[in-house]
Formats: sequence, structure tokens, C-alpha cells
Amino acid sequence: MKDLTLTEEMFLLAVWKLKEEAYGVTIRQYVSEETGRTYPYGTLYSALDKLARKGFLARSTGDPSPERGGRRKYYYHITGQGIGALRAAMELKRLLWDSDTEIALSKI
Amino acid sequence: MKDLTLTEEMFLLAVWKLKEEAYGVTIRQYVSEETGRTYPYGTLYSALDKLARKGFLARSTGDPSPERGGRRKYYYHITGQGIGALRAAMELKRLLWDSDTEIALSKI
DNA sequence: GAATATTTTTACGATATTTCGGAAAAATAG
DNA sequence: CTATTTTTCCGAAATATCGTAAAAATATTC
Repeated sequence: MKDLTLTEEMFLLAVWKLKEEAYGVTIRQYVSEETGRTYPYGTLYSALDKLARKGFLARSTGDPSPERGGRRKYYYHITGQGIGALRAAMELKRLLWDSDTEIALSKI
Repeated sequence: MKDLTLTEEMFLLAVWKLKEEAYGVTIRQYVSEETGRTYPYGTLYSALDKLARKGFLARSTGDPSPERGGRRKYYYHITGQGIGALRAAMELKRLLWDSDTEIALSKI
């Protein structure tokens, strides 16, 4: 099981957090608001695609119901495997960044 | 300031943790013990090199004093910039993985 | 129903970066 | 000279990221 890259981790986490409202635009916006990093669509969709191919995300076609027109959205949902990948990422961070580490680093 | 990749982060943290004892072999071993991931030397030294080029690590030639012979070690030391990079990584992780997130994820 | 406005996704080649392997070379002590 | 330790080498293959214009899909207005 390969590690998630940082961007994969961010997008996957965003999908999970956004629950039923995760589609391209909101995902990009969420990450941007939380971290201050704004990604081009190329990066975003290519990462979402890869996460879907790996089985960490599933995609569903949204009902067309925007108020002023516009293309259908594709909603993303995290899968069980996706949760597993997030858990693994969390665990790895915990191994590396135990609380002693964090405290020591903030004291310098 | 670009983000650290996961492997860069691991090796940089390892150097910091190992203090005066950080050289190729111990760094590799430390990461392996902490995370269960064993990296080939190609990956290790190429990452250390990159970290040094970025100014996050400095290298010093070790006194030749191994007990049974062997090549000189090159010790790595984290720089001020390196500390900064670790801090940034820590902060980013905090933004993404706040405690609510961690709790929610462990409850599933 | 045609034209327009709006929203969202797709496309895709170019670049840059990362990771791998592991044998070979270098440096040193006995 | 031999044993030991550590680093270097290096090209190949896999991946990641970028940029952004264009296309697709839908609602609204006339």
C-alpha cells in the first residue's frame, strides 16, 4: 500500500470533510481556504482521477439543479479503502510527529 | 516556499532527532525503525542531497574513528531553514488534521 | 427554439521531480 | 592485504504538476 502524496492527502481529506458536497469546485475551494494553497484544475482533477483509479474515491453524477445553468457536477465520495488510506496517513504522522517532537520543535 | 515531500520530511525529521549522530546509515535505520519503511540508498542520499541543496541540511565530514575500519561518515545537521521547513510542515498538518478530524476518523 | 450566460469538467503535452537498485568505489583499521 | 563501513553513481522508469483554453451541459431570456 503506497503512501499518499501531500496533495492526494489534502484532496482526499477535503472530500471526506465535505461529505455530500464534494465536487471539483468545492474541493478546490476547501483546500484553498484551509491551507492557503490554490491548485490549478489540471492538478486537482488529475489527482481526483488517480484517487478514483486507486479505489479511494467513487464518483457519482449529480442531479442537474444549479440555479443559473451550468454543467452537471460530479460528486466524489470516499470509499472504505479511502478511509483506510487516510488512517494510514494519520498513523504514519503520529509515528513521526509524536507529541515530544512537536513540543521540542516549538520550543526552539 | 515549496512543501516537503513525505520522504523529505521523514529524513529531515530523522536528522533533527538524531542530533549529532545523523549520517547516512543511522538516518536510514532511524526511519526504518520508526515507520517500518526501508529505503534504498539511492533514494536516501538523493533526498539528503536535495535537502542540502535547498539549504535545509548542512554536511560535515566526520572524524575517521570507526572501530573496525570503514569509510568516513558525513554527518548531517539541520539548519535554521530546515527547522523552518519542519515548522511549516507541522503547521500544515495541524491545519488539515485538527483534533476533530482525527477523532472523527478514528470513530468510523 | 435560438442565442446567451453560467457553471463545471476535460484535455493533454510539456516539464519537472522522485524513486529505484544495488553493484562498485572509496576510505580506513588491523 | 583483508575486512569493514559508508558513500557514490547513474540512467531508467514511474509520477506529479502545470496552465488554461476549450468543450460540455444546463438554465434563462426573448
